[in-house]
Order: sequence, then structure tokens, then C-alpha cells
Amino acid sequence: MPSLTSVLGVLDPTSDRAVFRQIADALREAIDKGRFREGDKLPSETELVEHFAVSRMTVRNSLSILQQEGLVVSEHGKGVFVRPRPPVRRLASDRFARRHRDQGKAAFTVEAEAAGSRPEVDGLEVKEERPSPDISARLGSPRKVLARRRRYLLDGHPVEFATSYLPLDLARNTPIAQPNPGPGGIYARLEELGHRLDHFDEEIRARMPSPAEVRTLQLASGVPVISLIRTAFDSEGRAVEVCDTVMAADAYVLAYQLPAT
Amino acid sequence: MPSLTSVLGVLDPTSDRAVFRQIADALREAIDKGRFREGDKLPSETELVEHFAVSRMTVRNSLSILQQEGLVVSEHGKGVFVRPRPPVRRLASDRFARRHRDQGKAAFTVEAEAAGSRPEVDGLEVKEERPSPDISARLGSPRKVLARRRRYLLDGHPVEFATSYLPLDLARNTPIAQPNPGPGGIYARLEELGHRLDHFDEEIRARMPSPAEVRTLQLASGVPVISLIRTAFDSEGRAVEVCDTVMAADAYVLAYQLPAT
DNA sequence: AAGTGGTCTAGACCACTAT
DNA sequence: TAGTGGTCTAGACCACTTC
Repeated sequence: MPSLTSVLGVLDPTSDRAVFRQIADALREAIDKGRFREGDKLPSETELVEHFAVSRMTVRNSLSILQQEGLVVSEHGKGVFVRPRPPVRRLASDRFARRHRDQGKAAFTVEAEAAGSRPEVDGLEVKEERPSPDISARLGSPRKVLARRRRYLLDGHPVEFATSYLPLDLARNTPIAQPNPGPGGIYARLEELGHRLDHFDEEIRARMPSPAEVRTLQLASGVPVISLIRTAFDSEGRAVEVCDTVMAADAYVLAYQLPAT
Repeated sequence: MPSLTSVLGVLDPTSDRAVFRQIADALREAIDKGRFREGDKLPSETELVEHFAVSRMTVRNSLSILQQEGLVVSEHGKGVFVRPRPPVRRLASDRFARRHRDQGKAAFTVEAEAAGSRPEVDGLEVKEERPSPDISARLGSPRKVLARRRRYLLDGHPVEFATSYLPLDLARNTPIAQPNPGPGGIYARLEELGHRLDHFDEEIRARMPSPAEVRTLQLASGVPVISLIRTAFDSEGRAVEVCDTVMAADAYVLAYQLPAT
């Protein structure tokens, strides 16, 4: 077992850089160099206090930097660990192609099982609501909308939650208003209702999560969310659905293919 | 000027929620409700200490939460301010369409000027390198690559930096290896060299920035980065370029249009 | 019981900004 | 000079995990 000095080095008292930043730098470098690997436990706060001869608050300050960077996670009573990279779910840009829809299974389920993960959906909720100004504008200002909310989990870990909004005049008293809309999901039902889907617009943003999102997605600190707002248009150019999705950024890579035209 | 109590309320001593979280909640709620607007100064640490009757470290702890959430920024000697939302640059999925390329101006410049912003590019660097394993794999394992790095700024603020990699056997001794590759950029030159572009693959991730990225993009804390890796394929299916882009997430929204097929 | 991280105090000195 | 945030100390008590 190598000494802490050989792994972390020592402070440079002549440096202008704050002590807690120097300690964070030392730990970050050790992680980058593989001296601590994914899932490894870092030295305890007490050990770091003794090694660097600083107060505990200084050490905690250093660790909080690494936590903000998403490099480590702390577990109460256990220690601070190098954050393991969760398996990444790849969202391909053809995921809503009609050929997938025709198989009758939900896209999320199909993809997850293909990747060897156990998919779950929970918190399903279907309600009639008055739309927010943003959703309203995207849907052509309907008075009310049908909102379908749900959360997606992989192997028991929440990775995404989403709300679909549809103009109420379009969705009311159709299978779309049922908890389970049937094979192929709501896009299949929309087409049966005569709304042949033409294209989707997607808007992607990234930001830090709100406290509510941290709870819903059980996010570690230092993990941003990806916000994806998709609007579905039928062949007459009408916006027939807006889906607002929030994803744990460490669980996703989005893939798009663009023609060079 | 309303009292701090009316704006922030008081602590609930019976709550299980940690005091510093309660204070953060109170400040967050006040911001959400518009009691503090973008650019407004929050009460100073001293004022918060007096109002809530807690120690300064507790107040600082609360403020650091809001900073991690990207809600506020602190300025040494001045105060803590509600973070102003920078203007957002929208990247449309047709930004590499040939019709844009034919106009002869760089896409970044055209878009920025259309949006009323002043575009700049700095730090241009063109080098021959040995590719990283990831880049190498994407480009079909060339021995060496040409790397073109640059940083983009809007109105003086860095928003993005990018590196283009091209197989060296393809780019050496061509205008692509020049600092200024000429009108239409390297994609126009690639087509002149006989590589008719067929399509682009884009991979999008979001994560917290490294310290180097914080410096390069002058990121406030609580601002993630969007990583976009684009691979350009010619009509023979060869990967002719990989562009690795890191964007300040608060400055961008990415827009894609997908056919329903 | 021992070790870990989580919360909190009551100070201190410093660096930066405003006036 | 006064006010602000930035850094740091040396404790204290608590909650959680492991044994």
C-alpha cells in the first residue's frame, strides 16, 4: 500500500493557489492517473487532514469541488468514492421511425432489453390540464391539453422522466387518454386517428437540475440534466404532441444523423 | 424596501431539514417568485447571518448550493447576484447544409451576425498530431491526423471551443492545412478534393466541465458543458473529419429535425 | 464501539470593490 | 475606510455504516 505522499504529493506553501484547491488538484490528478479507479474509496477526511496538516473544513472544501465536478460521490458513514460511470443509454435519431413503432413494443423497453438492462416505467399519470405558455405556444394555443407523465428506470435506477402534452380536442375519449394506449404507443394511435406523422422537432438543452429533479432522478451532485423538448407534426403541419423529457446526463448519449443535403 | 422576513421568511426549528438547506430553499423560492430578479444582488452574507441568527459558514454553505444549481454567481468584494441568463445561440440541424456553405462565410459568423451578436474566433491552431484512441477509431485508424483548434466568442464571451481532426493523408498540403482554409471552410475544400459529403453523425453528451474547460470558456460555477462529437462521412462511406466541440451549456440550444419516416 | 461523513459554531485574517 | 466575499482554524455534536 503506497504512502499518501507518493499518491497525493505535498502542498506548495509558496503557491498563490488556495490550499483547498491544491488538495483538490492532487486528488483529481490521482484519479486521472488511475491511482484511484472507479468505485475506489478515497482516503478518509481524517487521513487527508493528517496528511496535509490542515483543518477538516479545508479538506471538506476540497472534496466538495470534486463532487461538483462529478468526479466523486460521498456516502454517509462509508466514505468518498470515485464516481462509477453508469452504463450509457444511446438514443438514436431514428428511434421514432415507423418501423420501430410497428413492432408494438415501447421504444424504451425494446432498447433497454437489447442492451441487457431491465427497463421499468413508474409514476404513470394521465391528466387534463391547462397548458403552460410555452407548451401552449408549441401546440397552437389549445385551451386544455392531455398530459401523460411517467418515469423511466433501468435496472432500478431512474434515468429519465417525461411528460407528453396533446391538444385535448384531439386526445379526449381516445385510447391516448388511457393509461396504456396500446401497442406502438401514442404515436401509433395518433396515426390511426388520421394524423399521419411527418416529422419531429427536437430542442436540446443542458443545465443543473432543480431540487425536485434531483429527487426524481436520484441524481448525484455534479450530474447535469439534459432537457429534450420534442414536437411531433402531422402531414398537415399541425403540432399534435409536445414531449418534455428530462434525462440524467450521465446516463445518456444522444445520437443524430444529418444529411449533408 | 421590504423586510428580509417578508422576503425570506424564517427558519422552522422543528424541521428535519438542515438549516443551511432551509436557507437555500428560502433564497431559491424568493428568486423563483421574482423577489430577486436577474442581476439583482442578494442580501450580503452578514445580513443573512443576522437575519437567520446562524454562523457565517452556514450561510456560505447555503449560497454554495445555489451556486451549484447555477442560480447565483458571487463576485468578490461586490456581492452575490442572481445569475443573468446569457443570450442563447440556437444550432439548427441544417447548419451544415450545402446551401449555407456556398455563401462563402463561416456558419458561426453568419448566424451570430443574423442574431445581432459580434462573433470572434481566437486561438486558432493547426497541427499534425497522433490521434487519441477514440478519434483514431472514428477516423478509421490513421497514423497521424491534422488537428484544427479554435475558440468561438460572442460579444467578447467565449461560448465554445472545437477541434477538427482529419486524416493527415487527406489534408496534408491542401488548403485545409492552412490557418484560413478559404470560403466555405474545410467542408467546401473537402468537396473540392473529391470527397462529396454524404452525412454527419453527431453524438451529444452533457457533463460538468474540467478545470481547463472552466478557464477556456470562463464558465460560472453551476454551468455544465455540452460535448458534441460530429463525424463527417463522404459518399463512399469514409469518415473524413471528426469535430470535437465543447459548448457552454447556458449559451446553447441544439435543434434537430427528424423525419418520421 | 469505532470510523465515516453531515452539520454547525465563533472566531480570524485576507483580497477585492466601492466611496 | 467600510463593506463585501474568500480562505482557514479548532473545535463540537450528530447520523450512518461496519464490526
